Amino acid sequence: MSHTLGVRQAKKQKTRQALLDAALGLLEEQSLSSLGLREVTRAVGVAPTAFYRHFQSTADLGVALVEEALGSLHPMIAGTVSAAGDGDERIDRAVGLIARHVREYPAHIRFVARERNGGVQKVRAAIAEQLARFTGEVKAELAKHPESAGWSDDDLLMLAGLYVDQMLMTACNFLEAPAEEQDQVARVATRRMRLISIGRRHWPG
Amino acid sequence: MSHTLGVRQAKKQKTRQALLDAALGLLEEQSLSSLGLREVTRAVGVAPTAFYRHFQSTADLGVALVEEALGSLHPMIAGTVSAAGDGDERIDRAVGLIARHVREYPAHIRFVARERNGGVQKVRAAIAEQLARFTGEVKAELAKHPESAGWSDDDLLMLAGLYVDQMLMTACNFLEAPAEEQDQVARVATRRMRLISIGRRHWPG
DNA sequence: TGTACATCAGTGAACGCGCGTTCACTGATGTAC
DNA sequence: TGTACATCAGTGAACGCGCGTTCACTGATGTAC
Repeated sequence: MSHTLGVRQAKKQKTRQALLDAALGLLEEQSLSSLGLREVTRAVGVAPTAFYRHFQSTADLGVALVEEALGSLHPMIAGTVSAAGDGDERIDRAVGLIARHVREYPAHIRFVARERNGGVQKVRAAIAEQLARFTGEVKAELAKHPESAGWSDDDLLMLAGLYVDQMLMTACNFLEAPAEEQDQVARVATRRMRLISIGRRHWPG
Repeated sequence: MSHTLGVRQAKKQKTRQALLDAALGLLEEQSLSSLGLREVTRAVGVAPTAFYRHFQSTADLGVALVEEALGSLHPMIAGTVSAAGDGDERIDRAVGLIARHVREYPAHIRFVARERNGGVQKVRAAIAEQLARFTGEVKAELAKHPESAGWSDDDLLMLAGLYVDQMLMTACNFLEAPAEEQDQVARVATRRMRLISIGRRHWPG
């Protein structure tokens, strides 16, 4: 049986992941710019100095969290856009996927929503870069639809951005709403998407 | 000559405003949950303890900033929606108004965008409340348009929310874009609004 | 108007505390022979 | 396989620093007569 990582490397990865998980938990109730290195190590149960074996600073840890969080978002967005079927059916499915993702990774969504406009420049930049990548992929997916015949690249990118922003905002609304209002959020999100989809069908007016 | 405020009250107001202004300045580069009381008083040039004569905490100051920031946003949104003229003309005018507002109150916009999902619960709640109020007003304005004939209250509210979110996002994009890309932002925002407006015209499909 | 007392915005010293960072260290894991 | 040395993830003490908050205070402004 072959293994790619030595025991030492494996242990290090484990500690690193524990730091990321602890930080994500702490970030449910505060923002990255006020997250202390000692808070994180205390939550994990290691010495404060151990932190430096993995990250230069909490901002650096934040950037790593961006990779993790948007990595999990990726399949969701892809699934949302490429979902087969008629328009309205596709929209229902997309909203359902978003709701499920929020239930599965609430902390990831909260982190991205919070730090997208947060106080840490490097993290903002990392999120913007990842979202731009997503928007590009959504655009490529939209281009395959028959409804996109005759659309310019610019217009497709505009539409893709509108969808991505809408998804993130919907995810955020699911997150903030109490259990009994989840349906309400889903219904409003569905109608927003439907209106956009109607606009798309009649574009450019 | 009559005056409503004594000298003492007037001076107190002045200090309070100085604290708010200094905080807003400091918040361009960090978020509220990491803003220190001493930072603010140092920037104003008063003793740290003077802070307590005006606010219980920085979170409390944040809530006061919400009132100020969204107070300035109010006329912008009203102007944006009620702008007279044909659809496309109205959209151009709305985007222009947003661009102007961002140039005039960049720190207000940044603050609202950042703290809308920020780490301070009381401030998030204050922003949500104000934005809900705005959405209600936009809805009332939309209801006056002839295009809204036959629309249900729920659908009008959905559309109003879409517009408000779009305005805030556009403002945020203006803020982040360098001078030479402002036009690009304006063009994308215009097309997004146009697409939504087309969807509105053909609603419910 | 003048006087005597009350109010209260802002002061400045002091406090205990947790922060980020440094440093020399330990001991388990990895490597070379 | 066994031995001798190198690596390096995590330790723990120590540091200087700025934080939020307390307290008794000062002196300009307000009020009552």
